[in-house]
Amino acid sequence: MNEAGGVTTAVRGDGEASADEAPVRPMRADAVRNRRLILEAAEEVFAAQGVSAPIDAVAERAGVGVGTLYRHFPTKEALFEAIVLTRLEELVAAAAAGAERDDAGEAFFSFLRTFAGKLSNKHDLIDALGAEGIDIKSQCAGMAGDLESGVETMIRRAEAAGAVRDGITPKEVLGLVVGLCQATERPEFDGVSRQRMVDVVCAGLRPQA
Amino acid sequence: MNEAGGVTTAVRGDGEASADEAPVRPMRADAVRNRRLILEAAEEVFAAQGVSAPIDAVAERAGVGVGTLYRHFPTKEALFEAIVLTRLEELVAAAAAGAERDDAGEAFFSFLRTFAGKLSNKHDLIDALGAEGIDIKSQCAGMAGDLESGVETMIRRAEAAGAVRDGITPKEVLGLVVGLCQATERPEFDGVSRQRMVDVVCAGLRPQA
DNA sequence: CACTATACGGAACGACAGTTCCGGTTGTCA
DNA sequence: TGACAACCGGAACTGTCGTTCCGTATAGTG
Repeated sequence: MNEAGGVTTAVRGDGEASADEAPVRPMRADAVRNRRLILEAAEEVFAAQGVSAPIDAVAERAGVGVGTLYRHFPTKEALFEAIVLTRLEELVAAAAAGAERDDAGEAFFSFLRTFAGKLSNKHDLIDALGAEGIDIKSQCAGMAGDLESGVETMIRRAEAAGAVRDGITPKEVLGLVVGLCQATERPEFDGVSRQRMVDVVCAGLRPQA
Repeated sequence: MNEAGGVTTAVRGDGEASADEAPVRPMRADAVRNRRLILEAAEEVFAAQGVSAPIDAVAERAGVGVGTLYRHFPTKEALFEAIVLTRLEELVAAAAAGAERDDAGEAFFSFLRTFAGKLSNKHDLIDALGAEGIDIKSQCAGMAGDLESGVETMIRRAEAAGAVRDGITPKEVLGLVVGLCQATERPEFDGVSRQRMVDVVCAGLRPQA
């Protein structure tokens, strides 16, 4: 329902350790601190409760008022995307790394398990990747594209190595793993069950007799 | 002693098949008609939109007011359960039938495909079976138990026949298929993709080398 | 230390969904 | 046909959630 920029005011000098100096405009110290508190809180709350978590819960956990939260992120969705984007970046990096490895087959399946592991207890990511009917927005779309590219490379190479069944697409693989994780997250399953369910999907992706 | 029934007023003479003859009191003709209209509407609306569909949408589609709807079902959840229960019954029947077949392996996988097919476009069922954290209530719980029993029988027999991997539990199988369908329902997949994704899960359930 | 742009907090607003209530309608039976 | 109980419709109530507004507090500066 809006354009969704991602971040509002001139972000800057966020204490993220990087040395990126943009001489736009300095941010007040308390603002910087609160921004980080909000992001940390959102990370936890969204991970635990998914997109549907009330924004007040995030504000409360961060120890700020909702007004402050909206000063930093124009919309709930913007905040959610900021979190998801970070998570997606990790996955894209993992996919890119896997696409470089020599042992294509092992690289692919190892990535899948990493992927499933990263989704574990991250309801936000699962919600974002599993959003039915609703397209992932803005920057997330690009990230999702990057993720698919990485996976595609791994698939092609693993296929060539005879380690993966023919014809499967990255979208299908990602969809399967996301669906798997939605199932896997249910409280009725213990670690053993989860492991076995991941095994089932991995086994199904191997070349078929 | 008359609360948590699921149905409000003295239902009667509805095609329930059971022999429970309660000479309580007959239902007025228009009430019977409306009740069926509501159920039919709910079936369509919930299938298309899942649990989250507004109750007004059901009332409107049925051509009745919300008041009427609430006269027949004390709560949205009660109506939802009524729909899901019907759907679950079909699945239980299919599972029971499969448990009888001689070709245990084929019976199991054939059931799985039927299962996946029945979940197709039935967001209500997917929501109900995939409800995270929220337990399926009342009669649905019993039905879900019956479903598991049927699946368990099929699994054991298929295992004995060497057609299914060892150690898998009915809960895991059902979880996998529900997760699969959550993925499969996304609009980005066409029939070919869906088929392939079902194949992947089925293949993964076969005995592993 | 005073001053101001910046930032903060949280009450208030509007949208939406589930549920209740009650005046009016209608099927049913004598 | 008349009368009553069952039934209907939908406005109104309640609670939740996202978002806005504005008076107050404070970091940064001269």
